Amino acid sequence: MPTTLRDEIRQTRPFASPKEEAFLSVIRTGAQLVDGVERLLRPYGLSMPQYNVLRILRGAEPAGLCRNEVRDRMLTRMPDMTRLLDRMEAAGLISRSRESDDRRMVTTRLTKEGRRVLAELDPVVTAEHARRFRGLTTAQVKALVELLAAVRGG
Amino acid sequence: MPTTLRDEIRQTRPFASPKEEAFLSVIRTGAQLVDGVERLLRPYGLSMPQYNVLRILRGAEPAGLCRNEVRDRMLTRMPDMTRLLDRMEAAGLISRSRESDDRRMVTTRLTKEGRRVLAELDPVVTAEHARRFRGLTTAQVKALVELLAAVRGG
DNA sequence: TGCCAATAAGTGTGAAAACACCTATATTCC
DNA sequence: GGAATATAGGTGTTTTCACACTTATTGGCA
Repeated sequence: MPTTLRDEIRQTRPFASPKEEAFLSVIRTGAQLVDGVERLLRPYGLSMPQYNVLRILRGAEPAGLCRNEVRDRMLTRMPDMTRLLDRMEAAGLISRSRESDDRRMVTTRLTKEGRRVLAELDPVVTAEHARRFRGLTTAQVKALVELLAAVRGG
Repeated sequence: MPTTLRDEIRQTRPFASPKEEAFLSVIRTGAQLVDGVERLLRPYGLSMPQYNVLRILRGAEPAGLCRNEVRDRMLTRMPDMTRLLDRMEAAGLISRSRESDDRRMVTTRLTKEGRRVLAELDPVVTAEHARRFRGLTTAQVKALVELLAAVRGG
């Protein structure tokens, strides 16, 4: 059952325009999706950005990626990548080594433990995706993806 | 020109499912919209949550709202409302007073300055909305709102 | 009436984010 | 070859977030 944003945020007046409503809807929905995943990640001591890093690094196996490359692939802007990776390294989820012939670069990779945690989370997160979108048909999900791409492209 | 999420985050492999892609698309688009507005707010020393509070309080004039009511209307979860309001009070944007017959409640209202800043920002933010959604027809914007409502409702 | 749960707000404390600045290595191009 | 520039990564510091805990006031009800 779709809820209107106006009800959810108890807004008494109508939105200034459909664009404003869409703007706020995207932000609120995104925040809600993040909250849902973070609730799942919490038992593992992971934040959403950390989980995002794990997934990015899995997609880049076995070569690994340098810090800036990881940063550029993040879902959200992340200006302090160094210390995010520091924490993940301290937690044993990733490893870093200066091994390239360009000695400025530090290659980041998943550790065995990072891979294990990620594998354990896969079904949980997939189920969360399914739960969130169960009210939409596949065609609707695809339409949503198209519309959001247009927003980002615009 | 709509961009695909896979290109944007340089993902080499296809998404596990349309739902996963939609999930990530909502989050990324939301973050991008927030970043855009925060860039506009920066000259005013405002964060997105602070701006959100200002708008909520304007919608509740002249009665004002208690802390929890503001919190519940926020676009994103905000567990430390007290200190967010502390900062805004220190910045002269809002006022707080314990005035209800229920002496637990503290009523929060816009100050003149808060109203002024908000009015100054209105056209800027409206232009940003227009810019972001210029690639979509009104029908598409409305369809997007509907789809997102279904995601939140599901 | 008086106890107890519920509600509103605030506090203490540590973690994380944000921003500007700094260092080391590579590349360009004269 | 070497100065200037660009790029990769890291550091210092402040602000903000997040969570658990505490205090004050109210309402319910035995």
